[in-house]
Amino acid sequence: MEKCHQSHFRRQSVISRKEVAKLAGVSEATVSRVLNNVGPLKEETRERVLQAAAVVGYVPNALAQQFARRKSGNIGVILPFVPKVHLFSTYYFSEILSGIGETAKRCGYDLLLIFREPDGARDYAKLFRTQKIDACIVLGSQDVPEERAALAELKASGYPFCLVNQRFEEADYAAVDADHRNGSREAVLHLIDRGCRSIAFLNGPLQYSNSADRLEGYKNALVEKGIAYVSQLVYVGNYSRKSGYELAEQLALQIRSGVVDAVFAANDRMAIGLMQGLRERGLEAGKQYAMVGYDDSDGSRIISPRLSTVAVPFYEMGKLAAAKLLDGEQRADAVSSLLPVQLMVRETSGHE
Amino acid sequence: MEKCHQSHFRRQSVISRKEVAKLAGVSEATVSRVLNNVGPLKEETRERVLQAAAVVGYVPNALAQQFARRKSGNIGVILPFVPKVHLFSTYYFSEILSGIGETAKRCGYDLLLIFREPDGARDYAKLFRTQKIDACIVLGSQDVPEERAALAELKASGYPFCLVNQRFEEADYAAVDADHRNGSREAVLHLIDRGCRSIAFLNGPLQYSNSADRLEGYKNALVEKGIAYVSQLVYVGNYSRKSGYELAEQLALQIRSGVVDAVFAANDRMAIGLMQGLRERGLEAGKQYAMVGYDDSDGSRIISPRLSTVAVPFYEMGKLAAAKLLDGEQRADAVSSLLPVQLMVRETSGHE
DNA sequence: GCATTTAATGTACACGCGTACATTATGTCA
DNA sequence: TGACATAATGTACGCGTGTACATTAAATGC
Repeated sequence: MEKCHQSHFRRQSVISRKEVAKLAGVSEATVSRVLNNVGPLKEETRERVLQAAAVVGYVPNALAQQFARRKSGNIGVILPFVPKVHLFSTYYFSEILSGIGETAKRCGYDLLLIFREPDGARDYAKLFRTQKIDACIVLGSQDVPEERAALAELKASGYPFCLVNQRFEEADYAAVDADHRNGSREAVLHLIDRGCRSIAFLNGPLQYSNSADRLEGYKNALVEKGIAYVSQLVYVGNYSRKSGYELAEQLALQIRSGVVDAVFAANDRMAIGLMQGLRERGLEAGKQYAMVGYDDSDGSRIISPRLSTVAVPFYEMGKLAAAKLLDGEQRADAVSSLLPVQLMVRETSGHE
Repeated sequence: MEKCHQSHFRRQSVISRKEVAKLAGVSEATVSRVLNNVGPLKEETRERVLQAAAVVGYVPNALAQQFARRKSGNIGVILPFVPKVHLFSTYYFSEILSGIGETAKRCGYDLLLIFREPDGARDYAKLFRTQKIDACIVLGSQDVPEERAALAELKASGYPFCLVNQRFEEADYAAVDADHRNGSREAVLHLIDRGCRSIAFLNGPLQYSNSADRLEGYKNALVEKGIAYVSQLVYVGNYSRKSGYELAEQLALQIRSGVVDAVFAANDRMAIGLMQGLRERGLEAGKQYAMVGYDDSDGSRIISPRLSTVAVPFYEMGKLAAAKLLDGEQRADAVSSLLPVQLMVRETSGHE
């Protein structure tokens, strides 16, 4: 992994506020005041300066501004580096990113993309110490020791950050999450309403608070309907399609023997993989068993039969996460937010 | 759309190289030299400085560095702002982004994400004039007047930039593209090999050079095999699933009447939409007609029957685009690159 | 009309780093 | 040992902005 030359971009001869000041016949400070709209200003002066700026084509140097203000104007977005590995729904990230971008732009901030190192080195705090970012949003966070340490350091140093789709129980980090507990509950209630009585649950790894929430919702729904929770009916995949596919053999037996009549999967990818595996064994979702996924991904609408699933407002989550960091003071109620999700009933759990 | 307060992040009292210099008993310049590894240095001094830096916990201020170097160290990535509108494959973007990120990190650059304004205002050059970015990569570019103007300005001002997946014929902009001409040709040749003789082509809008390339490849394949090109067999969607779906009615008639026995679609999304529409009319891909898509998206493997398609090395394209800008001098052969694509034969065009 | 406030602008400097140039230490060769 | 090249370090300043403080112009009150 060779490093490459760093500095082959030419240094342009920019025009600074000095030129503007000279042309407008005022001091540099006045130019600065006009452009930043600060202090009392004579209207005539303002116009003269603005016109002069337009004439010479002045554009403030963002680097100098950042330096002088001791603020980068950047909000860091930390995300997992997973090329070729479709562990996460890419839909998920692009929606969240768009949401963040929307708020950031409104508040005059830029987005600095930071890919998390694969090897667990996550010195998020350094990004703040170097002043590269003023705040940050952490996507795809997991409850693992390195992550906990990194976040604890951020918190301890008072750096503003916000988690999306992950919470840490004992730590009151700012976070934006969707109500997966209720989403899962509703999904399972829906299956029960459809007449299913032994519902398997294909969950993801528990280092995602997401997964734990879903498990809880699953249990709650069962209890609510007086159905016993059976831990043998809970399977764990890794949110990939493959991990769903690989569980097909096992589940096919359960379905055939009548031990299982429905599956609730913690995301669409696993649901789809499982459906494909079961189909290869002659079992069709919506016929021999019912299925509900999670995320309302593109795939859920593409696949046949169309997958019932739970829609998550990713875009809004991104918007809200950024707003938490950028929009004024953080109110108490805004530390942690839970956005509603929506059950989408389609063919895999529809009426027979 | 209310603006929000800008500056509620506290100003930290950082420690600068001054403290390091004092502790190490050297001048600030020497500290700087050690950290930048420039000029002749006594080994003992270097160690003393590094140790002092470690003791006081010194971290260079990136904003000051950028200002002094007149370089932001950022590479801008411009992409379309399309929340909720799945016009582009999100897979496409996340792969390219990962690729860019990989190279950028290797070269010590950060990624500044810039969403293109929906309303056509695209002052890319301003990003350079303000020094926010040192180079940029343009994704999802289209051949429309505002875009041409924006790119021409970049070129005229000598700002380094690179297009991905789009070329402008008369302008020799740096670009990384996949060989869609050949990809399309091979897809169509494959269909012909499978016995198809009247192959419809569902293309995208021609303001993407992509689309034009594919059309050319389509034509070439036909000519090569002595099949007449019939312009009535070319349809135009907008790369969305919906646009494919909506063409189903029309194509169902053509297929039933024997005017069409295969469809080549310019991307998977349209192919999938079309397949779904045709299925609703009793026509199955791989049976009554053959189908080949483009992109090798997740959906192509999810859908049933599995969609034959053309795989595009998005990740590598991102890597290469960044390398063109960051890796040393741009060689002549590197102005425009064409990466190979690969036909993936699956069920929609397999043997009967 | 003068004292006093307030508006408007100018002056001066800090921000933290990179680096050109000056200076001093350390050789090297005759 | 002296002349000289080179290594190692120090000094001084620029980068372009924001802004505290000083200064001057205008407005207000009596």
